[in-house]
Amino acid sequence: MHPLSQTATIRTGTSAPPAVLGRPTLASIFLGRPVESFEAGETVFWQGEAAREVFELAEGCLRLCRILPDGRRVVTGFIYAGAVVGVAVGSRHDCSAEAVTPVRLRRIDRRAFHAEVDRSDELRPQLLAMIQAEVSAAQAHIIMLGCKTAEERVATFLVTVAQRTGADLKSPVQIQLPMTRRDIADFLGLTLETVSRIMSKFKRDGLIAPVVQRTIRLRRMQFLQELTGEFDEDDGFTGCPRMASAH
Amino acid sequence: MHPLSQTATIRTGTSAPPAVLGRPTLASIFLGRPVESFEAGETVFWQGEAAREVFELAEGCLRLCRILPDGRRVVTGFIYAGAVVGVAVGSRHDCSAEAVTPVRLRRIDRRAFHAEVDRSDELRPQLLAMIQAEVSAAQAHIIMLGCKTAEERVATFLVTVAQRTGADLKSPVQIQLPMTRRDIADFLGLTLETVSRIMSKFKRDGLIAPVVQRTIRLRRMQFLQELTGEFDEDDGFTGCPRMASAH
DNA sequence: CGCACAGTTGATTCGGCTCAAAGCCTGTGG
DNA sequence: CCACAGGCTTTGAGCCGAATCAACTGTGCG
Repeated sequence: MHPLSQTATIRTGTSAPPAVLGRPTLASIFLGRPVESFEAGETVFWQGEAAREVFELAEGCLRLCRILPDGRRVVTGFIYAGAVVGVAVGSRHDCSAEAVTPVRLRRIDRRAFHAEVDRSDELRPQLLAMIQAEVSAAQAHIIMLGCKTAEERVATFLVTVAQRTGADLKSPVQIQLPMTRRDIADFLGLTLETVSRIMSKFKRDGLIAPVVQRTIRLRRMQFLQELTGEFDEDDGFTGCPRMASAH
Repeated sequence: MHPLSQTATIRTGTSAPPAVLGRPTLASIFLGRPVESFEAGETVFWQGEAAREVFELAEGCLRLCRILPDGRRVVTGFIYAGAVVGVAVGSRHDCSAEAVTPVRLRRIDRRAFHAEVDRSDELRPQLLAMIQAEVSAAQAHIIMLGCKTAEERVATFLVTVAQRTGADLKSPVQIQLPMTRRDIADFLGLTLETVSRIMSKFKRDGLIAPVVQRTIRLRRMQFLQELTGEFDEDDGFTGCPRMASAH
């Protein structure tokens, strides 16, 4: 029902026999733990707080943000249903996690989580892979902030969200943007006005079309991907790991 | 002899009995492997190349950089002696590693490395801690690129390098900057001219003083830390994990 | 209805980029 | 030993992309 719950959400009643008999996943560690709900705007954990627990987002969308002493804010990432948060941090959270939409999640003690992972030959590589994906996303973010123009950043953001849906990126994709312009701006290192202006320009140019509030349709994916600045005519979108190879 | 080999460099002749009998570390996995040398400017591994091996930097300094199709460059990080590189990546390197100074390193097959770590109850948490530090550094980089001014970025860079030396940050610190202005600029998301101008300004203001070529002395650490934008008068430098706590 | 909040759009400003020209080391060869 | 070349750095002048400041338009919601 909620927006952005398109990815594989683990829906398991406490009574239903969990998938523990099948292949264990990181998410399965949270089975049996009570589900908590947060209203949009509520904070799940705070920057600077001791990182005693890890969380599994069952439904909704979180923003991870960090505030500088003088009030400047950076959104370091958006978290969607199915993801596990709070693993790759030290003893304290370096950012706050705030609910963008109504959120449902489970939590478990960090030590217990790590003990469980450490015990399983199947889970250990999964954890590593998860953290690698996190590093990879951070890297991509650094590239964006380090050298892309405002237009390229917005295009990159839209394409990234579209990729997350798993849809075929050749044809038009419909995406949800539950976060505000300010959230997007703080994620992209821009102002909300600049984000708004560029979205308007993309609409004028027929690249995107509003569907309903906070839902848009990406109409010309190919062109959008070229606008990200990472598109090479010969080899296509060279997102994170792939690269223009020597012919 | 080489600059920037201030951190604990693992110096072990192949004949000397390695520290394997003591507590194993990630670095000890590389003991016995042959040491390779690279000239300044040479590339250790390439962006897009299959990531088949991990590396332990014994001496010197590497820059990790990523090139966009149109030639823009981002330096995602500098690696110093003692560090292990190439672990937290997927199947392909998402950036190249180039020698800033003459470099000496050891390499080992990724699978072998991971097998070794996976086998040891002591090494597994060390690997996790290492990757967490990497995530933390990436986060700090994102903050910097996301909302800091040019002056704050340069100050942050200088303070970060100073922290790495492990010196007491109250008193003046002497640091090596083996990389070029362009490297620093590409790391900070600025142009080399801007970096140069700001360094000149810091010199004029008595914050830093040149010692010899590529070596400077940070004379007023407190003030430099305030310039980073992460300094809070009450609680001091709120670098990565710590945070202004509720009193 | 009226308030609060998100988003859009316009006018103006400014920080950092671009372009250009010297300075400065380091190495090299006569 | 000096002259010269090439790369790195510094400094200046002008410009531009995005920020800032400000007004206005939806869009829920009590």
